[in-house]
Amino acid sequence: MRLLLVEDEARLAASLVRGLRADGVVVEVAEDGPTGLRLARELDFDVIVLDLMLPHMSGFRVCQELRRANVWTPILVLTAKTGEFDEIESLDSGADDFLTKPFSYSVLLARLRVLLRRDVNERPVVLEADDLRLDPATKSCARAGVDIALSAREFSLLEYFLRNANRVLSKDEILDHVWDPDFDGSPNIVEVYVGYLRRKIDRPFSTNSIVTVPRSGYLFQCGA
Amino acid sequence: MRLLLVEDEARLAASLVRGLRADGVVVEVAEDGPTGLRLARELDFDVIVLDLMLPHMSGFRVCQELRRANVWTPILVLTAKTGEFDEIESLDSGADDFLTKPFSYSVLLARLRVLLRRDVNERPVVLEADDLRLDPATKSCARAGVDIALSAREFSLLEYFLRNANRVLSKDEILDHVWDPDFDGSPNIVEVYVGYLRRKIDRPFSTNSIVTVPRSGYLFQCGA
DNA sequence: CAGGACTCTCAGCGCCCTCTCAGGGCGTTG
DNA sequence: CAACGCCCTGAGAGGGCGCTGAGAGTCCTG
Repeated sequence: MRLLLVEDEARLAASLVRGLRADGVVVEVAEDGPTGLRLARELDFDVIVLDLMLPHMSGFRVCQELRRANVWTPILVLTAKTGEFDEIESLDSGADDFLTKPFSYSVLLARLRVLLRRDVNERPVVLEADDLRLDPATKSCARAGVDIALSAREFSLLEYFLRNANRVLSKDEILDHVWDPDFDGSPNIVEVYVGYLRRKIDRPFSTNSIVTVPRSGYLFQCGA
Repeated sequence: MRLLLVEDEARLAASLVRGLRADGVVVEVAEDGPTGLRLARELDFDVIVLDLMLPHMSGFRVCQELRRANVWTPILVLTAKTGEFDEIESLDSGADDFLTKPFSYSVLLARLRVLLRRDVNERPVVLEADDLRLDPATKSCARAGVDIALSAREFSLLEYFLRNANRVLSKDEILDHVWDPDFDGSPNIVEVYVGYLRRKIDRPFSTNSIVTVPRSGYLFQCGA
């Protein structure tokens, strides 16, 4: 773990560095605001510990400047003041947490653990098949970079195809998964909607993703 | 924003609920550990405020059980004790932050803002989407530098949209997060307020941030 | 007490989505 | 070759769904 400590009090800094290094943390120290800002922008840290009272430039400023420069490294602010005003202001200026001096080393460590625990949820569950993209989160669809407007039913159907690509799906199967369970119309509706889809995602691009398998159903093919 | 408050002291709970609701937060209250645990597991909250001293089950246990059950909602622990031991133990048992009683309401709010910002991919304090800016701390809103006056409800709704940008939100989902839990009107209210927002943040600027996704809900889109 | 801001309800309207239906093409089967 | 089954598609009905204006109720403020 790489940590940047921005702290001008030599004694405190030295003792923190000793403790952190003993715990296997890679520590860099900056002794004033501008230096801290520069290091934070130029190097890649996992977390920043920032004192509020600094020579030349306050911790507030450093914090704000960093966020403004689009640096989102977690910041833990240290403050000797006890007023809640500072507290609120640090948090609102972009800090992730703060600690009031004096504090114990173990508390600092526990806080750092929390800050580092954020495993940012990877999300993009985008369905892709060749040049076709389907995003369930935004209900959007595009082929070869061209946006395609789909109705709700069309989207559900295409989503089902993509999730079962390269597999023959019978009309009844499709009916079960894409239409309401209590739908009692004829399977012809599937043919109708397959037709709609082909007109939107195949014909304009001269592709042939949705293949009819006579007497069996349909097949969405990709990755050929 | 949906918040779960687990607190058995009625006076404190009531005053927090009043304050939070006035700020547009949707609050549910649990008065003991097991109830809190159950609600937290069954419902979808944005943040949990948890007292340590609780009937039937301590805050520690609640916290641990939740994390064990794979519920990662941010948790802010309230504690009356002053020893740092509790502090470390809460943080290590899965809490994201803690606050020692007595505390001021504004500090609580600031901490909550931090937790929420963290939850949704490390967001700055001010919510931004293209040229739209929303500041939860001051309840102010501006597009392209022009200030826009929003009512409390409109603000909550827009804030929810911004925190879930580029994702389709169903009307029920919106109802759950922006309106009180005991609201039992029809989802039409969402359409009405979306209409209000569009008149204020889209029409005057010829933009189209809030998109209707028929039969699915609404989508706030930005950064396209 | 009047006026205004805000929240919510309700009903009307219009669009487009969904689904039905029937006719035609095509391959298969007798 | 005729008959049949299977698939495709255009036309069109109906209704669900979303949007909006009007207005009632409430609270706050001057």
